Amino acid sequence: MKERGSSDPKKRILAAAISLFAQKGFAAVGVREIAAEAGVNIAMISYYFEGKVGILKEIMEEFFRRYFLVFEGVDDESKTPEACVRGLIHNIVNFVRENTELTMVSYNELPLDLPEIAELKAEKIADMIQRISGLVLRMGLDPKDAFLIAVVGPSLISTIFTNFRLRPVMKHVFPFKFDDAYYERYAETIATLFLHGIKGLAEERKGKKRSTK
Amino acid sequence: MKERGSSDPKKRILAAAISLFAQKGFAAVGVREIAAEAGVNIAMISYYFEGKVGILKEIMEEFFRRYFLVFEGVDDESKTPEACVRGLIHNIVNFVRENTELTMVSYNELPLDLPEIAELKAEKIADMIQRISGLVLRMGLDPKDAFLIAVVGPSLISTIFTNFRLRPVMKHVFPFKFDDAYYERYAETIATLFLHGIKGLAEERKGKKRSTK
DNA sequence: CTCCTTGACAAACGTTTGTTTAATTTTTAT
DNA sequence: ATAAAAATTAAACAAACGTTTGTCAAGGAG
Repeated sequence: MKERGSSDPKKRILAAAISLFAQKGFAAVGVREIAAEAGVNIAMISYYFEGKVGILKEIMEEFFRRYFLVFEGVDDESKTPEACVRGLIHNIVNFVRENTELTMVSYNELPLDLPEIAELKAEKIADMIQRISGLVLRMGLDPKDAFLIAVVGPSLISTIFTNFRLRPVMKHVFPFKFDDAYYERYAETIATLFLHGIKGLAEERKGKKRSTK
Repeated sequence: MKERGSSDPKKRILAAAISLFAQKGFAAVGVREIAAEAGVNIAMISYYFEGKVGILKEIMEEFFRRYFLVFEGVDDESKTPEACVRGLIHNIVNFVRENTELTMVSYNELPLDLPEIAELKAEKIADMIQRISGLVLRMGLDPKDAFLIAVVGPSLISTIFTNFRLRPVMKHVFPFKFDDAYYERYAETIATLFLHGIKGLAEERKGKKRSTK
């Protein structure tokens, strides 16, 4: 059908699957549809990926591989923690912007309990939390306080991801132009939102500690 | 199979479908599975709902019907806007807690572009934004500033909903007991997070306005 | 040349999909 | 009591599902 760019059939299947899964969801897409979109014979899917879920598995692995790079060296101690958080948020927004479909597939199918990927997910997420614990400490929160980490972290991530996830719906509600300026302002806005929010939580924590002494 | 509580077959189908859709997603659940779970003949689904998507449609309508009640009288001018926001957040958390599966189905299938429900969603969301615009104004933001509304609102909602949505994954990462105390602390925490965040955005806005004068 | 692996294909596999049909029971109204 | 309406059933429908089969062409190694 579309005959996606690369001549490597495996890459073409992957690209087609990412696009279709992002649009309709994993379960709603058939292997025939993927094969047609990739301009490839159906049998090639089982040949290269050992079945349909094999594609999803590779997609999620690729997602985490790229996603982890965003957190690389994010806790730069030569900068203020506020600047680090702002930089991190910009990086995440840009990452999702440049890998929208890949991110949407991975994020949408996260809750899906395919035993073949269930283990992968928890491991990767735990890993990710570890990476930002240093920055969390410098922001005035206790990195040992799993509760706050479990609230603020997913809140930030879900905020950004959902902004892309609900794009089709939001386009009918808000008349924005989603250009460079939009994403710049968007990143700045949620950075302000969360920086002030985290500061508020840190202050509350200090207040509690003092009062229990 | 399970023969859900009610004797009304339509209600039993609805209950079974909500449970199954919440677990596996709309596309991954077959009508036979729903019928079996509801203890009902397959043909009853087309008879009562005119097909599988008819069930989803009724589910989403029921969700919005209940969800709107949460925003009823939320902008109580006898209370401070901060107290209103805190109350609203508590109400939303409690609502999702008491309607978890219904909410998860509606939220998960939101991006899905079934033309039969596409119109419904945008309308309902626009309606919802209208309802909180008064409160937004009292919090120091400009309700005409669609951008901030479009950022803060969905951020708060996605934060809460995602907390429930990723529960299966998070259970493998964080060892919490999700009891009354957890939800109480959770609501208080994100209330603090967003109240300070919104205050930060409001201050920034004031600063900008002053500087452009 | 022969041998063997790899890549690609059409075709068919047995299941399962959502929906419909026609017959039958149950309920309601007259 | 009888007729009409509503509820429920088993069975069948074509279509689509994910996977596998057997075959054939191409290419490198010995």
